[in-house]
Amino acid sequence: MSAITGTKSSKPAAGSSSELAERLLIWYRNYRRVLPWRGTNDPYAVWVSEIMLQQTRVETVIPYYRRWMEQFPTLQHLAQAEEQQVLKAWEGLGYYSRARSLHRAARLVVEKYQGQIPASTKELMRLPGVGRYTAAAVASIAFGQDEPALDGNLRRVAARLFNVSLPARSPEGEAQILAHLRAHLPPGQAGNFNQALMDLGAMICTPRKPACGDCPLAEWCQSRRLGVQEERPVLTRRAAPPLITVTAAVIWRDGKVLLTRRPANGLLGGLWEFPGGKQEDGETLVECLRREIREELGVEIEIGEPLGVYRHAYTHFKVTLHAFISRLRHGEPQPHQADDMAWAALEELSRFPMGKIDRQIAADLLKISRSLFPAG
DNA sequence: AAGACGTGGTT
DNA sequence: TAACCAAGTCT
Repeated sequence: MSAITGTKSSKPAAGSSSELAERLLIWYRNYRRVLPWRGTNDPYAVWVSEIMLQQTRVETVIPYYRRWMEQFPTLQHLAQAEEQQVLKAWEGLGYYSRARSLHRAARLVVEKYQGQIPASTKELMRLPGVGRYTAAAVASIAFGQDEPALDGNLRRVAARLFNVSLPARSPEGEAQILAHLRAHLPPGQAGNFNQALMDLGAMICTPRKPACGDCPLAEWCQSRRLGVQEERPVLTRRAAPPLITVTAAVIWRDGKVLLTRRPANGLLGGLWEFPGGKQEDGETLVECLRREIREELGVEIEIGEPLGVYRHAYTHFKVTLHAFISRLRHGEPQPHQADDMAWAALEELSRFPMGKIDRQIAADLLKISRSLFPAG
């Protein structure tokens, strides 16, 4: 068969590792990336790294991972931490439900599993924030279980290697890819196999212009043989994100500013922000802000100088935020539509976990205050 | 099942 | 620039 097609057989003998897998593991021994979470099998460390790495670049994760393991070196440390502390450590990483879930899961493992992280994918998947990929990664890397992981890298590499023409993110495409991976999984080496494919995807089999000339698996690659490697994986397009306009108020009183805490679930859940909200049709910015503050806090405000205009792109929409310096006119604010509320001095702002835009507003306030009062 | 859910880098 | 994407999960 290989003589006819020009590629090697993709079918390994049952129960043994394929030639492809052996070649991949040799490449991995020689070229694997040195990363802070490698070189340990500590299930907690592996777990933390896998959660942080979800939809997030390795270079972004590294400093967060180091700080995290310093601050929460064990499962017990994490379980005992306050949620605000956990969110603060996560600030800037995005997808904040990951931090909240990890924290909840740590408490659950301490209370219900005697502090022992489960080893099977089935049990791992019961933990909040642990899905199919993470369960397979932890089970294979930390516990040596024969589980194929399927992430963005593996999806792309496998779609090319086995020339999968179904949409790679569809249930059918993923099932096909997983079947191929499972067929090549070297028994007892799944952790290395999974990580090798991730490294290959990151360094060789990249999204654009894959370096096929340097690929240890080139002779097995079916899409390369057909010259369609750049058309794999088959992707589906997404709709353009809507644009929304929002306002926010920096409400001053006695040298402090008012912060509210976002509801636990949803966008930026549990993070603090300067109160405000989305502009509705036919509404001016000032009308919008007055209404939002009335609804959220039950008070009337006097809107002063604009502080700045902030633009930010989230995954599924883009926002332009107009921030205004404001003061209270009537009433004492209550967190009607927020989980909590706090008056914070400028020096305290850094303690509150915030998303990107609100952190930028806070930074601008500090900057302005320092220029007005250089002595402090 | 399709859309919500952050941020930063690249093209 | 706008679009795409990077070690996914949840509803």
